[in-house]
Amino acid sequence: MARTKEFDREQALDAAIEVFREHGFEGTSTDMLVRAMSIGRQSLYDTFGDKWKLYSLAVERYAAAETDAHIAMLRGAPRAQDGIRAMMERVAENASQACLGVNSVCEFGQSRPDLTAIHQAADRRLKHAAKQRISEAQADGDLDATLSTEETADFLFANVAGMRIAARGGAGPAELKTLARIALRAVT
Amino acid sequence: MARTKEFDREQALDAAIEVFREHGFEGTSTDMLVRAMSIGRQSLYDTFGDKWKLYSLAVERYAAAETDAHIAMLRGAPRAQDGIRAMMERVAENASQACLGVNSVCEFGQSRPDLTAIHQAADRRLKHAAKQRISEAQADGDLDATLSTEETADFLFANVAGMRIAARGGAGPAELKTLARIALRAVT
DNA sequence: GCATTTCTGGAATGATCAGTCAAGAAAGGA
DNA sequence: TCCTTTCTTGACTGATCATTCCAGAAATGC
Repeated sequence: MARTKEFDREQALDAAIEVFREHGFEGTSTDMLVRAMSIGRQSLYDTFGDKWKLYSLAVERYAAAETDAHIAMLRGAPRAQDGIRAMMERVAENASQACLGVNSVCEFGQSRPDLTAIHQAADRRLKHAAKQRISEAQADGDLDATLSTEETADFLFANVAGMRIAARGGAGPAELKTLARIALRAVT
Repeated sequence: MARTKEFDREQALDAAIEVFREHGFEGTSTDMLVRAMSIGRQSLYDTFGDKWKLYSLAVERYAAAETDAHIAMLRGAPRAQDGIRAMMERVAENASQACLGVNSVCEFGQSRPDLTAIHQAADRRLKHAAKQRISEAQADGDLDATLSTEETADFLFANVAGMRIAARGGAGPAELKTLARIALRAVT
């Protein structure tokens, strides 16, 4: 069996993610995709099925990578509170590019069960890691223990989304850092 | 001059708003619009120009109405802190329907200057009213005076957006109320 | 009843869309 | 060198898109 040319599937998917996060699903045409991915149209359909399957895959991959990055920040400091702060500050620094997760929720709400499942899976995994670290920080006396870990996690994630919308609306890094700081104050 | 049939322009615009806030600009077709607005296709083009002009007008009208509603809550209580809480709680109660402002920012970012101008105008007006009430609440000793009124207002608005994304992602009223409560704690 | 105006509804236009097809170029295995 | 496989390219198909055109219905003023 002759293994030949074979474009880089993951690299193409990353290019698709970049287009989708900027223009959304409806705002992206297959022409935009094949151009950005640097592959032929037929290769796109052979490899990914159709536009919706490619989008789902893009959201799934993005969600997994973003969840990994959040968790890496959470666990990247010895002191739990520092990990939590690092997670929020990373969002402030990276918010100049649109978030595919927020965009996807905003564009489709709860109308596509397969998409909802992807979001929920990523959310569950991130929340699990966050609750551990929050609980730890509460035990350290760094976070308010009168809030449940669930409430604290939900609040921080809502603020991540809020910061990203603020950034999409024009807020700069300084303003975003202030938002992160005040959000952390709320749970301290 | 014979004034005749004349459909209700504002009622039609409200119907368009309802479609746009659920499906976004790209996800809405002119057929969906004429059906929802209960007017002929030609009337739509005669009255509103084209799809983009109608969308801009819808966003503008929605932003004005939403800003009015926020300000009414802010000013609806004798005690400033109660007004601020009422604003946040109203968001928690009404978040089952998508917000056209959040959707519009999310879909287009800063790529359409005319849209950006609409958002900024509404934001400026709301922030002006909010800062007054925040300042008052700080003087009452109900809000933390070490935060600037600007920072506090920005934080509350980011949390409004965050709550709306959370709702779009499936969060129920109870969870939203908790988010509002913790957000208020942050600035207290 | 008649004229005027506005709205409706359907048909048409041309663009763009997602997705398919077919021919050939590129590349590695034998 | 030849075969097999994969990728590219461009043309093609319907469908749908926004928008325009047009003929006629509805409603009001006179």
